[in-house]
Amino acid sequence: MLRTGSAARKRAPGLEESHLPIDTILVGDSIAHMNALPEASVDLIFADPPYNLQLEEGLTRPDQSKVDAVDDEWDKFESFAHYDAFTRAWMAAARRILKPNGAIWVIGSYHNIFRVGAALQDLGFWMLNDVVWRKANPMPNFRGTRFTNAHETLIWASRSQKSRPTFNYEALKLSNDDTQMRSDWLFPICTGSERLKDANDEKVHPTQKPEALLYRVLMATTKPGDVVLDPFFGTGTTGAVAKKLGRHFIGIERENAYINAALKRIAAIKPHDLNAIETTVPKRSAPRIPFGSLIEQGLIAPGTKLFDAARRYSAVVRVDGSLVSDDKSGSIHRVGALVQGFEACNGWTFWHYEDGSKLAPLDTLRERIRASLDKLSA
Amino acid sequence: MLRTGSAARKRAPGLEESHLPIDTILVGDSIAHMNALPEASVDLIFADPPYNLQLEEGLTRPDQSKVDAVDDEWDKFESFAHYDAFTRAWMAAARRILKPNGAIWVIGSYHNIFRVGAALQDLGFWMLNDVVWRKANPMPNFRGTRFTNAHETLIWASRSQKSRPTFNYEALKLSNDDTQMRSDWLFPICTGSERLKDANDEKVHPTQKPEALLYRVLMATTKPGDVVLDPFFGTGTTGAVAKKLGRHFIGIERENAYINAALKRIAAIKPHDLNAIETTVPKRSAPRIPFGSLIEQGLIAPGTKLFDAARRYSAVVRVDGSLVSDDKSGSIHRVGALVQGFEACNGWTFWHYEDGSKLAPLDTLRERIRASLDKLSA
DNA sequence: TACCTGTATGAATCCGAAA
DNA sequence: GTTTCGGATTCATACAGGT
Repeated sequence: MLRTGSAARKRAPGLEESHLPIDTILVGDSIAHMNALPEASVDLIFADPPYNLQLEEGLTRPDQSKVDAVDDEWDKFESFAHYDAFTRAWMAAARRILKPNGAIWVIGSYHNIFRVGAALQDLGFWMLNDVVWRKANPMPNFRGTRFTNAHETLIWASRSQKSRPTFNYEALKLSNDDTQMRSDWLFPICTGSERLKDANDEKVHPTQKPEALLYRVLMATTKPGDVVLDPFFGTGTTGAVAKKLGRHFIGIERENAYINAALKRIAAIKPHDLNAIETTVPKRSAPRIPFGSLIEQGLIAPGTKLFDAARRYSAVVRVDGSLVSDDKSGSIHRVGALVQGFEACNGWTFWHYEDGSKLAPLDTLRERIRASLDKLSA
Repeated sequence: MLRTGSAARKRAPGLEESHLPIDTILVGDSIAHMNALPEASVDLIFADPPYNLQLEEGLTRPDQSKVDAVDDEWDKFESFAHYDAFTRAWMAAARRILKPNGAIWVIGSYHNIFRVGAALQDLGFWMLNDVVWRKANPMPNFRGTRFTNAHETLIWASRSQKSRPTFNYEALKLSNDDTQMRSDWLFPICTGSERLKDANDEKVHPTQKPEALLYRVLMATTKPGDVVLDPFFGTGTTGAVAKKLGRHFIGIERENAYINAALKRIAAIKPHDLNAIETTVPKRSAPRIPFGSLIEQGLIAPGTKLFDAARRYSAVVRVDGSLVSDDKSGSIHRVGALVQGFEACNGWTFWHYEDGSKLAPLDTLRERIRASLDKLSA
């Protein structure tokens, strides 16, 4: 029988050695609470620790609106050394309470994930995979100075090299069109009705994770009835998904605003019928192939001359994937539009390359890349 | 004039302070060769260091004793410590030879990338992005115990926080169907005719990187004529792509088999045509046109009334090129910001003049001046 | 209803040339 | 070196309100 009642709040860490504070949120410091739990008692730990973002000044969008940055006190650290000490302290506590075959997930960004990963290795955890959460809709880079920061990294590690952690390989493969689940996952960020809002219609937590992400983590690496501990519980995504999936959770959180939101949220969750527990299948969409890939992959050489079907217009390809036609330059679409005096143009079908004596649209090369990708991944 | 001759081999690290061993492969130890190069002389470093924590030749204890084969945890820490020492040693040497605005790329997998990233931060490099190379055709996980290891991680970091590294934002954007390039890149692994084979038809190097990956790295973060150093040159993918793109390379490699393959490979490369190597110029580097010139050249008359696109705000042009709106006055940018209550504003795109019955942004007049300047200089 | 348009917003280490 | 200030810079969604 599974117990997945609604979450309760516990103030005192006191508990009998044989009992875990199942399906509750412990209020206060993560390390103190973990130290009070019995050794080797937890199946999985999911941790979303502070990222130690080091933001300088305020950031505005091109329309001059202000970006609501993560400026909370809990994300401020004096130095890398302080962050490392914090990291190693909570990880050591986490490792003690993990069962011998237990495992841990930690999520982070480039600000902290390298320190997190090195600490895991140093403490004796055994790395199983790093997993990339590709964001379908990330915030763009507003100043045009870097690549769009479009992913976060998760590390999955077992308690030790000798651990035999849970991995539901078959279930994942079934849910993934009968191909092995890869280490790159695509999910949208948490928005819309899933995002918890307060009475002022403002987000309760600055970094709420999408349930789909936790769904895959728990589906992949826990069994029904397992105990999942989240030492940085926030608004309780881990607890919500655990309850849905018939897993037990233990949350630890300091901020009352987050705890209150989490309690209400989890109480409203109705566990899935266990027979119905299936992974949502994100349908693979045809990969977008930008024109630059054709050059990078050697299908079009820089310097190649392109024509429209009637050879009325021509343009030359440059190394960076831009076209030049007289004084006009830009993307294949932009230059196609400019030479015709149109607002827009599909460069893939407009521009042609010389294939022997005939002209062939660029689109045939794009199709070739798509076909090879399909063949390779099949 | 760009020099992109074929690669030569140099045995002796000796060189005059003012000369770099451009477009050559230095034979021997990376750290020794880098230490022999002049300080602040290299624009970019691309490093694909050894991943495996199994101790290699050269990874011995300071007393030159060999570390035993690894099995227990104590030894593991020992080997991590050696890998860290090796990593920090080559990185410190790399940092010294980087120009102040120089940058570094390092590629790795979960075995080493977390240690690499932490070392970069500790040595004062400033992280710009972590980038994920998603492999279109990764090796499957044969035992079904983990997620398919379908990506590798690259870190892009500048020499220091103050550095202003090269980033060809516009070129990347237009080659990517006019949207920002993201931090997740999709490429096939290096196979087929690109993969170097020896006389026995066996691969020359176990981890040869695809040229497409280097193509994007160099297109994104170097300028034509830049010097790119690769301290773990292998079979010379970095050099091959650098030569194609009109960049200079310096390779360092110990293994003769790799060097011979790289020399032959690079000699066969034909650089792209110089015109094709030119990349799109960012708007930032276009000649600055002060608003006053529009008045001087009679394109805007003093007393002209300007509006925002929605005609919510208006202002009048004065003879000195300032604007007045009620009690506010100043540059087109300043007044644009003031009337909207913003910190900043681009007056060129915000303010419009009446062109017949329609409104047109001031920017169209600036474009007209720029076009006439181009014609004069052509 | 369906469609269109405008607005809001998300873990962000987000400017650079000229003076 | 520092300071000033011109002016460049965004993508995918969700939702509200109007046609």
